[in-house]
Amino acid sequence: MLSLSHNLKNQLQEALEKAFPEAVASAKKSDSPLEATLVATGKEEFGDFQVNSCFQLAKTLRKSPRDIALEIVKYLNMDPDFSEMCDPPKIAGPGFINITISKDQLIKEIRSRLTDKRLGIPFEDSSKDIEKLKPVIIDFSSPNIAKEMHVGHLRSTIIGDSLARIFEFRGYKVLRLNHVGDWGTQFGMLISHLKEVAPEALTDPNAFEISDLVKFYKEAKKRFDEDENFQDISRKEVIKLQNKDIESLNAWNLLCEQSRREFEKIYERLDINIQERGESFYNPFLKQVINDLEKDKLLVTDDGAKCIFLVDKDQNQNNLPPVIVQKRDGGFNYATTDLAAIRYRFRNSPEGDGASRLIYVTDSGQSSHFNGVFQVAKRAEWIPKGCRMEHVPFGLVLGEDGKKLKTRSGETIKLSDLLDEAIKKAKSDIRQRLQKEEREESETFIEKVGKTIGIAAVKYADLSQNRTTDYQFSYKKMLSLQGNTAPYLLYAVVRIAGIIRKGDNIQVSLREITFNEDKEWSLLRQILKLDEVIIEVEEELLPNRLCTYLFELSQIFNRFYDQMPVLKAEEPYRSSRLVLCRLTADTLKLGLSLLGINTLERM
RNA sequence: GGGGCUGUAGCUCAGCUGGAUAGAGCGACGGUUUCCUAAACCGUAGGUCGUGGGUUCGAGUCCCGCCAGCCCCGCCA
Repeated sequence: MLSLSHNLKNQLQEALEKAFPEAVASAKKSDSPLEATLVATGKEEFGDFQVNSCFQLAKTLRKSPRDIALEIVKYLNMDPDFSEMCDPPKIAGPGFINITISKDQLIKEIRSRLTDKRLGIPFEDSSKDIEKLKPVIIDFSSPNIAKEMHVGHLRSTIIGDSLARIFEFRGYKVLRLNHVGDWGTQFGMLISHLKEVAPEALTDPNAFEISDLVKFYKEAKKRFDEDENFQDISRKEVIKLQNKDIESLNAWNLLCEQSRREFEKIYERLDINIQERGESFYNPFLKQVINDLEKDKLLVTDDGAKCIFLVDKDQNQNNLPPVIVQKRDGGFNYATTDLAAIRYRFRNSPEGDGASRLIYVTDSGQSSHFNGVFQVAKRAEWIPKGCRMEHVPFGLVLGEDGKKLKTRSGETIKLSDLLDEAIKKAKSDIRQRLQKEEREESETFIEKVGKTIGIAAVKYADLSQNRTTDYQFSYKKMLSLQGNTAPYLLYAVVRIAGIIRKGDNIQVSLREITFNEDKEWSLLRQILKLDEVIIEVEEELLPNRLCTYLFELSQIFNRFYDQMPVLKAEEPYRSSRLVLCRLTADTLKLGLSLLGINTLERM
């Protein structure tokens, strides 16, 4: 109902200006113009929209909110466009104006949805605005080379992918970047260690599995922490790498290649498309970062390290920590890489991506890091006008005990194991149900449905939570058939698919659409809200809002389904209800696809 | 010590940027099936929104203090 509410807003503003011309005119001259705001109602009994502004206006206009409401309503009623769209507005409570879209208008809206594959979601038209042609960069997932993907990468991967899908659907050019950890001291450690204990790993890509590499990594880390001599060797190895020593570089490439293959497996299972561009990509630009910061007089050398001291909002420097961009030993660190990345991403091609918006999907523990880096980038004036960068933080994945999710033995949980487990549990749920219902299904069916539900459950559980808080991971809850879960939503889709299967030769008639039940109108209204929700998610970067919407849609549909026969209804109700079913299914499928979730016809 | 995030029903969480009587789901209790997948639906019970102030017509939402939990804080990413 985006365009509708847009029209309404204009009509409302006009009514306000006609009702109180002097007040509006004088307010316009000052900095605070009088505006009436239109909000969706909290409850259906209040109609579709409510105007809350009469209270605020009461003070400046020196009238009671109800009197102001009366005046505005008077002019709204005189507007023929308004009267065509809406029922006569009602004044309620101490001074709310409740607006209800007329039934004719609602049917008009729903009719236009039937022929619109985008279900009312506007397409951001790139040709109109040159800024919009610039890509949005979403930096997400970002595992480390020579390590397996684990729970820690789950949220970033799922949330980042969903945001990317939403931006893509809206028509933006999106760059999905996998900022993998493929550089730094860790490689010095690992390569030095491998040279000693398993040199074949550095020449033969098939010598070891990724899990072996992880083992070697842990050993290397331990040695590094305990043995000063080994620290020296490792640092020298890093320098060799940086100086492009052939042998070291080959070893490094091999490690990356091996990890890449493992990552790909996970991305394929999760149906995630992402372009690798690791930290090492920015190596050639690091020196320039330092030079330019130096030129801008932002750099301070402190205890041998080159850094920028942060300032608070009043430009004060009270004890705020520095962002270190060059270590005492001359090496660069992650802040340097991130700064180089920011600059590269905003710069126009061919030396950059020419992006308009940078979105970083990482855990909230990195908030202060990004604050610091963003501040430096701003002070260095590396952010073009009209462009923005945002950290999209998310909380930890907790176990059911409320502590950081770990295996029983205290190890980090591998992402592949986590997905296996979800699928395994989904399949066993299906088997139990089939037995209970005495249904026969093929192994292929169980396999496919189990996989779809398992992956959907993991993704949906994560996305349906407001990402800023920690989230409690529970197979039982995410696979549950009741509540705000993937199976519940998938089931709604399946129910509709069932109707459409059985009602062969369904022809959705565009001629007559008629409703006369509350359950029909509620469903119709909910269907029409999709566009607003998508725009909101795009703005707030909160996919859980979309989940809430889809869950509510499923609930409303199930209530409708429970009481409104579709196939057995008389015409024109049969076709009209079929329209609702079809659009509900389309909406659920589109919404879920934007979350990266596949649907089923039967389950 | 400094900074950030969080605190809402027994549990897990929403709460659309300050609006009407604070909402879901789970769990508990009770009900619904000759009918499109009951994997559903309906009803009941359950709240001092951590706490104390403030701002205003109006605060879970904004500001200040305090309490509790988690995370970050100079050469790891």
